[in-house]
Amino acid sequence: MKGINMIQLAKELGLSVSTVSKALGDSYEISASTKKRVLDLAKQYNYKPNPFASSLRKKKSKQIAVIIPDIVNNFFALAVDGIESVTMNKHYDTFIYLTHENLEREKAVLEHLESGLTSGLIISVCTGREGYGHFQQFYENTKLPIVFFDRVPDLLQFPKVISNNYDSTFEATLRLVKSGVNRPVFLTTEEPLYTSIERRRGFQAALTSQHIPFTDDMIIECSDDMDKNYLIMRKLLSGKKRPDGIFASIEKYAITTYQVCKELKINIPRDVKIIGMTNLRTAALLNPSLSTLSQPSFEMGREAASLLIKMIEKKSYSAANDIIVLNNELTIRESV
Amino acid sequence: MKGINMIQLAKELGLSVSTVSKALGDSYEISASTKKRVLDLAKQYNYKPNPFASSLRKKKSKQIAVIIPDIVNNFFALAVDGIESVTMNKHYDTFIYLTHENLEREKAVLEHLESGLTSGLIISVCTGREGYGHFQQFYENTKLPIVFFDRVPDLLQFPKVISNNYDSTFEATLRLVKSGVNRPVFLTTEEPLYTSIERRRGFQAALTSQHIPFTDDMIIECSDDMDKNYLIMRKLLSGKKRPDGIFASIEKYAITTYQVCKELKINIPRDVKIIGMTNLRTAALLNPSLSTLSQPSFEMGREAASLLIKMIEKKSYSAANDIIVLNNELTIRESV
DNA sequence: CGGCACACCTACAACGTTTTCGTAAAACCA
DNA sequence: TGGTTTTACGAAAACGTTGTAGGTGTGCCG
Repeated sequence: MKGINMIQLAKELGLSVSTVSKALGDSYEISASTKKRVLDLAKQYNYKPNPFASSLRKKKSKQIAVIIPDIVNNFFALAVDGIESVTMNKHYDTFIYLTHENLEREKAVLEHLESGLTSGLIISVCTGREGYGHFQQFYENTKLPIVFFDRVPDLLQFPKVISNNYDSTFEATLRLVKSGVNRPVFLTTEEPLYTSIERRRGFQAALTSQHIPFTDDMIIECSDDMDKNYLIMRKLLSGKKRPDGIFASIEKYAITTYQVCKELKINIPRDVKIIGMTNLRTAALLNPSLSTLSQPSFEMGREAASLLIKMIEKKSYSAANDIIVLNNELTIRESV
Repeated sequence: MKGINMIQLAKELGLSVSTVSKALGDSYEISASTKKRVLDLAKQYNYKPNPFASSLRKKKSKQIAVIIPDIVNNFFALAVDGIESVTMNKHYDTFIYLTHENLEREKAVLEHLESGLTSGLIISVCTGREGYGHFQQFYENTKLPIVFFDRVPDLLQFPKVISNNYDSTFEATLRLVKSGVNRPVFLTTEEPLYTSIERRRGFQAALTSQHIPFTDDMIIECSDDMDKNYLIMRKLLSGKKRPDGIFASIEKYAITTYQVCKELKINIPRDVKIIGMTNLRTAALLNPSLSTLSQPSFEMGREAASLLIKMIEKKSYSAANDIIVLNNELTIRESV
């Protein structure tokens, strides 16, 4: 932190500090000629206003926080890409925090942000059985705008950006059944997320619509630990009552499934048909190519960020009950 | 930004603001009993120090910036993961900026950060013909510590974290040749990056060591635009003097290659053998499984962040000439 | 010519910390 | 006991902005 400040600029220009401040802020109180003088000198000295002084005085910052479970996941990476595309445009700075599905970490980040470091939050929650009290607590304490996306809590007071999980999972499941699947399973997270519950409902409804009886053992709870998942999948696919269709509601579950099938020499799609919820660019190149239900990740990030900034900038704008729903895209490839 | 501040705490405790500040800072000037009183009340009121006031006064912040070309790329996503793992640990906040291989954007970010918003930068440069004057300029103006990783400029004054590009590319190319390749090509970026040049040197040296004459047309310059790349690859693989070996020095080039081979019904590895530099988790599941030269991305991120924080915190610590080199890993699969 | 609006600019007090310097009382020492 | 050191605290000045309240001079109008 070197550089020149307003005081020095003012001195050199023979003006007061407030005049310089207003000139830089393009205030109507300042004459065009003075503005030009100020701007010119500021440029000449490569003057940059101190963001800390500014935020302190104005009691707000142009900074937002993004809290997500994982960045090594095409969905979240694309979402961050979308978020950054709008924050960049609106001249906001973007903090990133990764929770790695660790509730304690999520709470710690929230606690940290109670300092008022940022003017708003974009969150995709991590799995965890404890409910969402910490979000409400945070909001109580700070009144800062929050937008949830994809993995959203079932709290009415916050706006959300999601995709049509129910409908698209219904459609995907239907497709599995119509292609001959009788004993499908649904791979989901250990802890119930609102998102996964919607998908699960879609799965279940599709079965019912096709008169396939739904049983609880069709729901397979996977973990965040790839090794554990491996064992779970291996057990599932080694069993005698092996499923003949799999809907993987999380990107990495689909990958593990492929690995296990390859090892156990289970033929896809003959022995088992698979659809994965993923945004992997390599889905079409897998062996066999993976049918996907992909989310409009980039757009979801973009929508979330746009909404958040709207909330930050228009005090009046109450987006409390806003729920933006975007459409997933089903792409059937060789795996079905 | 609501919450309580030091002044109110001090008032309630019947102490001065400075005493409270020192107590919270665990200063030796304050008695144990007073410290306890202060800490207790601070906790009770959920007091959080205002980071802007603090940064303003101290003239430094616990914030760093990460500037990378792309986040939808397993390498960079993993690197960010590694970076975040250490910034989290050291209680730093991490800004993220994506340049999308756009030099203007890179310059704009740097210019923006001249405000002193962050205490240090971690950068992987974007391609561009203009050289690295903007980094030097930034450093001149701010004197802020910068660590480059992976895509590093050839500027001596900055520390870098890279992987053994020369050696590992040498090894990979050797492997291609030993498995029967006679006319290999090397897919690289349009603009010469230090990193790609190293890889290219390794490629060339390996050929020479095997008495295969190197010709300029073995170097294929790809773009950041996937559509353009597609055309380039299509042309390359449709030609009569089609290469029988490909080393893709960027993740997405390998993917495009697979797509084109699939379309042109070119058999991998019979017609053409491929090794890609990538950290894709799905490499083993591609059809056929892709041989990879993968970088220790997470570790590179971790090393870069550790080094940066060391530079920030120890004023004396001059890491100017530090170059940390980590090892890439060659994994041969069906594509060779 | 008095009154008033208006354009333009300045002084100064915030914003919430940290840090330097000062000092009263307690503790120590010869 | 008188002096010095140590301990524990406080007053006040930063840090660099922004916004409010005020002030001055000019032009305009009746």
